[in-house]
Amino acid sequence: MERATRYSKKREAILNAIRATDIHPSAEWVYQTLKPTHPDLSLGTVYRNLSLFQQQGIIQSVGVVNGQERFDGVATPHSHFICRCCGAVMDLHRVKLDPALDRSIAEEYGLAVERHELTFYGSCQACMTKEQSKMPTKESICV
Amino acid sequence: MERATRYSKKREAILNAIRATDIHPSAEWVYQTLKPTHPDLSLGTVYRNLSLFQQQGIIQSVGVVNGQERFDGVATPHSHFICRCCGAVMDLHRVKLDPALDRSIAEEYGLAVERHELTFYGSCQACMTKEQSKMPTKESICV
DNA sequence: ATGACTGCAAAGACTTTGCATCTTT
DNA sequence: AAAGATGCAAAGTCTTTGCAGTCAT
Repeated sequence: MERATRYSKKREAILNAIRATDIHPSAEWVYQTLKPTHPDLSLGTVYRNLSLFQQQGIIQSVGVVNGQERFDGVATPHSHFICRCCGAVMDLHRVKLDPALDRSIAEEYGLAVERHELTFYGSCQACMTKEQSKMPTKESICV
Repeated sequence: MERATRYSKKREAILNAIRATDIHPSAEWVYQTLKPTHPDLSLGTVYRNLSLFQQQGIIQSVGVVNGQERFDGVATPHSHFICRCCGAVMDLHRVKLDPALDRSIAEEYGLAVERHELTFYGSCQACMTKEQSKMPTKESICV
């Protein structure tokens, strides 16, 4: 029993918003971004559609950063960098993932492996310079 | 200004609990596990100490699985497998991570890379067999 | 018309935090 | 005694959900 999916202006706008950016937005960001053009948009609708898109496999979750789930409009496998300072998420398209790795792990461990993810953590350039010019008064938010 | 850290029976118990298991527990699991032996333990204390251990670098977060943050008592880099069906997190010690990768990414993208993580997603053995023997009445929780 | 989609607001789930009290040093 | 650590419960965040009204087919 597949549930039918109808057209919806809001849904289209939400998907476009995610695809139009590379910041790997949160639900809240999508909501705030669309609010000016869609004043009657509801946050619940954003969550419901993000969830739907994920099920359809047309977007993917990058994980939870600082308490908020972040999404990627590009569903094909690629690596990410996450800044522990400002929470920025960026694509590392030049880092290739080996699709064959899934199969070899599956065989080695007896698991059903669907996909894998390679994520790097550190400080982005903006936060690096920010750190240097900062006087050491308070402890930084960066770990 | 470093803040001093004193000994505490609860803290010790919490760290031991994490180190004694390989299930990559959540705060709630630690709390429930220690409750019998430490009836006056508070969930807040568990959270506070997990946070402290992370800052000290003696445990690491494996990320948020089904809404709960999961921790790893082993802080040295290694790969993980996460079951999308039951949420199980397991170590893949045989999958080696290349420490040199951090530096090469740092140079290539101009970032300060501290570490990276390789995570596989799929179904664990228990969930695989569970799926097969299940009649297709209700949709499965597994995606 | 029917079934999907949405807004709204309430409810849920997880985590953080303020404050008085108890511990460690 | 001083500074940490904890219990308790309230508050905070983010996300999910029930329901009545709206929209697409």
